[in-house]
Amino acid sequence: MPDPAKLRPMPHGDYLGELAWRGMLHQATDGLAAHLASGSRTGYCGFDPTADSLTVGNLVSVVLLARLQRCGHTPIAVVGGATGMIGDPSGKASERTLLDADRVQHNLNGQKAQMQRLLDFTGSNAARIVNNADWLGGLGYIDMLRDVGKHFSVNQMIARDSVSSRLEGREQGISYTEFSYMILQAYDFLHLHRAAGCTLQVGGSDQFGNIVSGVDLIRRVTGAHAFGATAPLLLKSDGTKFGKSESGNVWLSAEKTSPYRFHQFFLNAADDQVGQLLRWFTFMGREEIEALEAQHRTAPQERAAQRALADAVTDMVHGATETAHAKAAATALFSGDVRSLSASLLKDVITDLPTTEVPAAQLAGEGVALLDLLPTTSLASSKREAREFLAAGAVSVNGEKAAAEGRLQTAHLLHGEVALLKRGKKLWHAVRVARG
RNA sequence: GGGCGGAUACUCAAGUGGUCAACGAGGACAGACUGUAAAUCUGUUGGCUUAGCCUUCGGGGGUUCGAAUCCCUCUCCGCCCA
Repeated sequence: MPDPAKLRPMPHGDYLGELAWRGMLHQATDGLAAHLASGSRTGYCGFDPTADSLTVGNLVSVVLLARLQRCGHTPIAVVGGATGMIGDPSGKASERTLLDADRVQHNLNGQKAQMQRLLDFTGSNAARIVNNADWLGGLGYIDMLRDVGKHFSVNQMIARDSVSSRLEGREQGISYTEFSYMILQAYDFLHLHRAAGCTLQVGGSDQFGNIVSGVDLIRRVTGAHAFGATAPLLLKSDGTKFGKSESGNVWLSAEKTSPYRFHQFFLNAADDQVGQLLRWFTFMGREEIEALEAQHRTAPQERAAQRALADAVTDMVHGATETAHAKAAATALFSGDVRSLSASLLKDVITDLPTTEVPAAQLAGEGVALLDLLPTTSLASSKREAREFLAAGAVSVNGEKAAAEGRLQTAHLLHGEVALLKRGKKLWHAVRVARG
């Protein structure tokens, strides 16, 4: 549940100023600062329903809306139920596969639940989540061409980076469908402007073109001024995309990425990036963040900044209970002796770890060879790989390095129930005795 | 439509009849060091019942004791001529 104290609006706070000091402001259209200062406004951001969960990359957009709300404005999250069936060509090298309606609805529900943790849906500037299929779905093609299409110049459209890059490469082309995407997104903005008085669209810097299209469309159709602002692209220190870990995307859904791994992801933030991540993903104030950075400079090995970051973000996404679990698990797995864990703590730890069940009979007597056991866990994908890890001394049982010919036996079970296997430095897997 | 060149493992890229599961680089994984870091050094990187065996060099067919390497054909890509 969202902590009400955290979400309390700060009436007419300086949104752009807030984004600027946090390094989250890339571009803003002219006049936006004055527009926001002169009243409580409504702004939106779009989300693609490509999966039933958001990722830490999408989290940036949610945070943009959350900050808007805390400055006293009203956020709208637009889930692209209709546009998601088309696919945004921005930043995509090739045509995207289309999603069917059921899939989109399912994904939309999943994302909505996650946004509800970060946005306040009560009060005078309550957040809203809407699906653009609700208005785009019923739109006739002829009506669209007549009312909207005539305001778009194809000359300008093909000059767009997202389009021209696809026109140049002969093999990758762009379909008419994808080409139309920017019109639909611009229409979203127009619709929200008319239906909800929305005057602002925010997003990642790759969306600036689409945002400006909407601003133009609103001006041409209604004569009114609308605005846009974008955040820079978030990259890792090495210049690659942020939000991927070795095991793939980092999701907000506990089923896809356990709270423990989510917490670990932020705990492992690079030294030179942790300050930026604190600014982007937490609601800590400037002094607090600068104090953490100072502390981190003095004693980087303490990783106080990483800890604060991981705790704050995990708390924001998964709640206090899950955060406590993740921290307890991390402490136990990395700085404690797992053999001395209490039964209840052990139970907490393994809820967040991949787990395999093994019949008690297999562990009795001689037990089972690790070489045979590992391929059945998440730690090795084949017996050959297991052999390699064992030979390299990469595997340990309950924190103790295992021999190449090691076996797992009943005696290894902690509290008669679970053994904790580890491959490498931080990949854990629990083996539990199957009951009955 | 005609001519030429190309397609090799996660990526780039060697290899032009046997010593090739295939040089090298990057990436990834592991070990040492460390802060659950970075940098560095070392090792591994098709699969398996691992002193061995099996399946890979765009697809299919052929030559040969033996093919990623030679021939035919198909597909796709690039360049040139119409």
